[in-house]
Amino acid sequence: MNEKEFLAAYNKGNFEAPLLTVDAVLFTYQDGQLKVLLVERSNHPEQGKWALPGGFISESEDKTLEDTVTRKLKEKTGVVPPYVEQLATFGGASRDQRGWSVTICYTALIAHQACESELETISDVAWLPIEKVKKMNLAFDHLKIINRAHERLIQKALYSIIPAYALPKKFTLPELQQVHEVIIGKPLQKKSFRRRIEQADLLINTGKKRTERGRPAALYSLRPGSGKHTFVRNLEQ
Amino acid sequence: MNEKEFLAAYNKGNFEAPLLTVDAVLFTYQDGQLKVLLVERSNHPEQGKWALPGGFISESEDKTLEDTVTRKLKEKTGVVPPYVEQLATFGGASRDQRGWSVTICYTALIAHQACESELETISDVAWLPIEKVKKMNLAFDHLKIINRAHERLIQKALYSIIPAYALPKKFTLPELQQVHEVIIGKPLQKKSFRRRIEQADLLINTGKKRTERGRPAALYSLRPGSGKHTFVRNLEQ
DNA sequence: AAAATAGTGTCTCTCAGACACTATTTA
DNA sequence: TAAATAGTGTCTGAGAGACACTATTTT
Repeated sequence: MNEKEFLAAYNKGNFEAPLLTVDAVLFTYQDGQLKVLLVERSNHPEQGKWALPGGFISESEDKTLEDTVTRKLKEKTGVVPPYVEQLATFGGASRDQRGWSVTICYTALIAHQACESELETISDVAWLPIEKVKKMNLAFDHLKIINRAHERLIQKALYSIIPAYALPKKFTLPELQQVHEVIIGKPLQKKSFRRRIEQADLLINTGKKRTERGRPAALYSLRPGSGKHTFVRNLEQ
Repeated sequence: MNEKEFLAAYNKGNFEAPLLTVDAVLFTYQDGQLKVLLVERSNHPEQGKWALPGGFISESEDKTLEDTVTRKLKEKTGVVPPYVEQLATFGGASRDQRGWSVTICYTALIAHQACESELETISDVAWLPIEKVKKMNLAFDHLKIINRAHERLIQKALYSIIPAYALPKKFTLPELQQVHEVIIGKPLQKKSFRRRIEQADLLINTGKKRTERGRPAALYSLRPGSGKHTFVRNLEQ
């Protein structure tokens, strides 16, 4: 049999295969808290429990795995998050009652303002503070996945400005420091924080300022395109 | 319909699903080179091309994804590598001619001595130097996967002693430094290398020495169980 | 003694931590 | 002017880079 004949005779459906889904841990920063987007399951199994947004790959709509995540997140938030990165894949015989299952998980960040209007119209979707989520009884192994995503986000907050994607396009350095502090769970030295950002040249000073109370703060944005988000050295853990 | 009825009626096979495999990039250090284990494909598609070791999840034999990787690697090398870590999952509509496909990839390290006898008896398996592999025409997107694994291994060599798993249980510091240098692709300062290992307290001096030429070198082993493999600061890139 | 290899002493430099200080706004 | 917040100056200490030095083995 040559390759052409082989492919003509091949049928994927002939083989048993684990249940395969794609899920996302979408973070944002709101009201001084790190929040996660959760969806209340409307179907069996685990009906009524809160779960990560996600679903099945659509062989017709999706060309890549990223297409699946962004399609699913757009369904729930109305927009595609500016930062999406693969976290890990979780699989096993017992994580879903339907049998052997695998979920390819992504971490994503977005400014809550970017999807506020959409969220208000969907009743089974909510931003929940991560501290509260950690005490909840979520569907499947989704709490474990969220914990892994949080651990990795903490690491990123220690060596990169990736957390800036949880804020609107323009933000102040004190705001960004707050996001880092909330993610890491402890205060940071203002001077160290600003020094590394200045030296790494990762942000653009837009020249504008924002005044709320006290001295106005300069508004910055991420340097576009460069793809560089990391500092040469970690902050202490 | 309640959950019990739902599960009784549920049949995974009713849904289209991408082809799902698990593959591994298994590295070792041999003859001053970083090498990768490759397998010559005996079946369509991509028959005759070299590919990563891997295969399908067995719902009966495997309880976890790690079970699948280690089972597949044991088939090829006769042993289970001491270091196995998930790398990333690659998927898409066009990476396999059979249709939408997904592969969950792992990085693993092993001492070549640990699997030497087995390898000689299997003709379609070989350790190939990574520099040579990077110029080969491998099956599917396996070259891209190997490149990603190598990039990540370089990072690990800069901030951890994970590369020690590519050596036998006991090794000398000059040997370990050579492995790091080969992975990173540039020489390291002997003093810096030794100082960080001493300060991080990641190795145990076995008290034994190995003499080949010149002054005998102390033999070290990885501190067992601790799970800690990282330094507080990166080496320069 | 010479060659070969293992291992150390020590100076410099960069960058994070700490914390007091100055600057600019509103009330 | 006081309160509030933004932003800076500067000292200390940890640890990497560089490189010359010493130590221990075989031939």
